[in-house]
Amino acid sequence: MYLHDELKLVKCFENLDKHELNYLASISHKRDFQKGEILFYEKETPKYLTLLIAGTLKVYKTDSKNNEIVLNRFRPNSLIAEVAVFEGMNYPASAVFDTAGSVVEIDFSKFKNEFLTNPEVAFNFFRSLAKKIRNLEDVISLNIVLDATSRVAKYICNHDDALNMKNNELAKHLHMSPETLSRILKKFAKLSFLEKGSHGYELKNKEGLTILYE
Amino acid sequence: MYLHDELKLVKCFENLDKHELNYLASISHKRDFQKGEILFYEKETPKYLTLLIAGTLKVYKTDSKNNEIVLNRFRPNSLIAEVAVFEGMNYPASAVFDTAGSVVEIDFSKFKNEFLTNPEVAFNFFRSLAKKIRNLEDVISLNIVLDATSRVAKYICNHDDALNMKNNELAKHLHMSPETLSRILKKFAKLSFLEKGSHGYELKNKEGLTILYE
DNA sequence: ATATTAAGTTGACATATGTCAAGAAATTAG
DNA sequence: CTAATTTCTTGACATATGTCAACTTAATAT
Repeated sequence: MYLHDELKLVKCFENLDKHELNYLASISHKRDFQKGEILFYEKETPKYLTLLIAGTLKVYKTDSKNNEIVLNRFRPNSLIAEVAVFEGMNYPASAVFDTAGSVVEIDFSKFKNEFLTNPEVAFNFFRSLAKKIRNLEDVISLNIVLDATSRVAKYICNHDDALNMKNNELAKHLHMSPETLSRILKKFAKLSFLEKGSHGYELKNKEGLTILYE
Repeated sequence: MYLHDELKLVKCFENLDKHELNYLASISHKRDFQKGEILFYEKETPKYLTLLIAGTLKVYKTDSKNNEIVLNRFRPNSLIAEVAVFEGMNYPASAVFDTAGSVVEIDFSKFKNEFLTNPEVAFNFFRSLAKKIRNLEDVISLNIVLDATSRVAKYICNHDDALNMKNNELAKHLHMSPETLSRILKKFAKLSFLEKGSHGYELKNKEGLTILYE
């Protein structure tokens, strides 16, 4: 598929006309990545505005004990770290592909002149920024405001896939050790909020869990 | 002072012409607050786009143990919680005046139609959102990524006023107990990074402190 | 089906930080 | 300057969560 056709599929650009899309394609190039490849490291300087068009990208920081703190997992059609590009700062976190994927890298200064003055595009840019703010606020709520038990409760209630994940994976998402998670899940089972089925736990009483974090 | 004159002083609106300012003033009203008064509580629904024009506003969340987590301290000429207004969501945190102050409340839907299509204003709106994202990232770095010691070190290096604050206040900023802070400062004095003067500690070796959090 | 490997669980213990209480130091008031 | 009040410091202890190691269970391969 041609780059301008791929760009057309991106929500942010759906209202651009053919001419604009061609121009956008002319200041962009596509790059493909394998699972596990790094898109950028914290503190590097962004060279382009980056748009994820395929795969899942994990953005994370590493704490003093080498634990990963996942700030975001991006799905396709997301702008990545646009604040850093916009403000001319370095990447505040690192990004790695969770699956194989692709990005489009766009020459930002040209993009800014040509497209950010377009209210449609600007509006979508707002939406993208707003979404990130909400996400960061969630990260803060989850990791600072709540203790481990409430954190697990909230995550299970808000993510249908939580109980299908491997315990290990879920613990990473929740930024706690697998042992702690295991103990909390056991406690929830004892309280009949969960029940241990043949393939992991099943949700039995969402109400009960909700009370724990509200 | 008339409202449109006050609005003119706001960076975001400095390039609006007289006519536009008058219109903006017509869809706005000013409200004054005493120190300690609440501007809004978490989970309330925003009614207006809010612009702080005087005083200091503290935005905070409360954790399960009733500790305050300060997300932001706004100075004049800041848009407040514009994401919540923009996205039609409830306030994600509470806001209280640290000093006496004033805000201008703007009818958002009219503002959006009339001004957000103006590239100048939109650009400043971006800047405001970008600044908030950076701030939230800092909150995360400070509170999740770093341990107490690194947190104190970083805060002292990045905030010249840190050592002039009351220990109590500083501890709140750093989201730790005054006792823990006291112990860490003592440790820094022992390492000769700080020295205890007649009025609290003085910074002696910034380099040394920097190493602790980088 | 059995062997092998990976994942989850459990208990014992370690660690960081919070909590409480008493006393010391500093600030403010009289 | 002394008394009163507030803030700071210190030690003892509490608590949440992490770490390690042994064991159990589940998944996968032969």
